[in-house]
Amino acid sequence: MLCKDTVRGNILEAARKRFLHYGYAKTTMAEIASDCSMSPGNLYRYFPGKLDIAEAICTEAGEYAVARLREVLRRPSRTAKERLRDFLFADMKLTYDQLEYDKQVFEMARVVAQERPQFANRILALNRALLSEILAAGNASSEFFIEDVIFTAEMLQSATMKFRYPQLHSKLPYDKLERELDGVLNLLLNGLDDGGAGKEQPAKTTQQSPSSDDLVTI
Amino acid sequence: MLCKDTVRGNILEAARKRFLHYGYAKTTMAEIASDCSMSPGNLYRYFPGKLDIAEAICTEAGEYAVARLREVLRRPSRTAKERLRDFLFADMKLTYDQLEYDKQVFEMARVVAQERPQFANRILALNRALLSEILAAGNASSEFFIEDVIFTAEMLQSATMKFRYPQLHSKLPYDKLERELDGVLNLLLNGLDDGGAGKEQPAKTTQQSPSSDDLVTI
DNA sequence: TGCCTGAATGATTTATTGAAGATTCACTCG
DNA sequence: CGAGTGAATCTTCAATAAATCATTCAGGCA
Repeated sequence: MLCKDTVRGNILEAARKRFLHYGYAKTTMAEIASDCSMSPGNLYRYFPGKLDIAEAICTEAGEYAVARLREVLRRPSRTAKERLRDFLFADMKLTYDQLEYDKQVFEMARVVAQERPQFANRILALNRALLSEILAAGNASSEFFIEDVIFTAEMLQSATMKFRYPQLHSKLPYDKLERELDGVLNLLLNGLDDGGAGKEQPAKTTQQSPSSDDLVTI
Repeated sequence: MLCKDTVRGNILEAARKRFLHYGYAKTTMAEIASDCSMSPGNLYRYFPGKLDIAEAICTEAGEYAVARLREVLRRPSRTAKERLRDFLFADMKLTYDQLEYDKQVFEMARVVAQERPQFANRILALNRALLSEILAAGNASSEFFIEDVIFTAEMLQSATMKFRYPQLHSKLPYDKLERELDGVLNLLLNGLDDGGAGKEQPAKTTQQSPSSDDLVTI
């Protein structure tokens, strides 16, 4: 959160309130300006445009989320695998809740991601850095023997992309998403040789849901 | 391909030509009917509506693709892992080319998938059956020890969803997609213990592309 | 009776246009 | 000057009208 003292921070705060309450499209620059007791024109001294305000807000939110995830990393976890698992589940829950929470957040995220493709990439990169940390720690403790940590983090991210912005990819309810992430993770961690969807993992293995009705509805 | 002798097959053939040439939206029922030398009304004796014609065409195409993939399964491959790899790469290439080929195919697929969510699921299920076959064969040859083949196939499909309808998920060029599928597969096959993105796999490991600029643009 | 027609109907798409809103800029104030 | 204004402009949105098209159905023809 940027401080409310600066003009810029003030604008962001006013805009966030409006965007979250009324939605991005339904908020006008005039309203934001009015909330800040200034004229519309003056907003442009601080931001190139409306979209940039939204992007700044989303970036803040993204960095906040990464900070929250970093806490998960600090939790004393037994193994690197478990840490990885905790991390990915936390990540999924964080974004799922965030986007499910209300439609306005979803709208803003969608618009920004659409109009500013690089934005999503920046957030993904932050996230990937955390993944790399976990892998490196696993290497250090001799649990993993990963040559290219960066590359492997990319691949993990790729395979779990579905679970990162769940609402963008499918219409699965949260419990099915959990089941799927669990299964995919077992595969990623142990490989097929090891019996596939893990027999050793007593952790989250909630393998009830009979069959997947995966909807690709975009 | 259904035969051109039947009225139904005739309609499908005419519609396919129009849809592929002018696009789904730009094709009218009157035009299809005219191509078949019949009245618009008569089309409805053979199909409930326009969308059903498109769905039938897409189903045919999907079944054809699965048939092509089944050929890959018959190819004498050394190991089950290699067969799995061949299968997934072939699948990605098939759909990528198909959708890249021209915008009209893409439009039709998108409309049908959108309006008939169950359609995509049926195709996915066909595909998953092939995956299960591969896994079962791997079990039979003692290369795998997978308890729940069905479930594991689901998870494999889930982790590789990105590569199944690549254009729907990202804007990556084909070579980047190949690199990513390669990396993800190594992880899925061998797990993290094994050194992550595989050192033993001499096959396709083309690990040049410096870094991923993954665009989530939906 | 079974296959088909084509005008009638109603839904959807496209064009048009007026209003609303994003952005700019010449100017003011301290 | 540097921060800010607010009317002017130019773009985008929304509402309406017009046209097109999917679908239906009362009938025709063999």
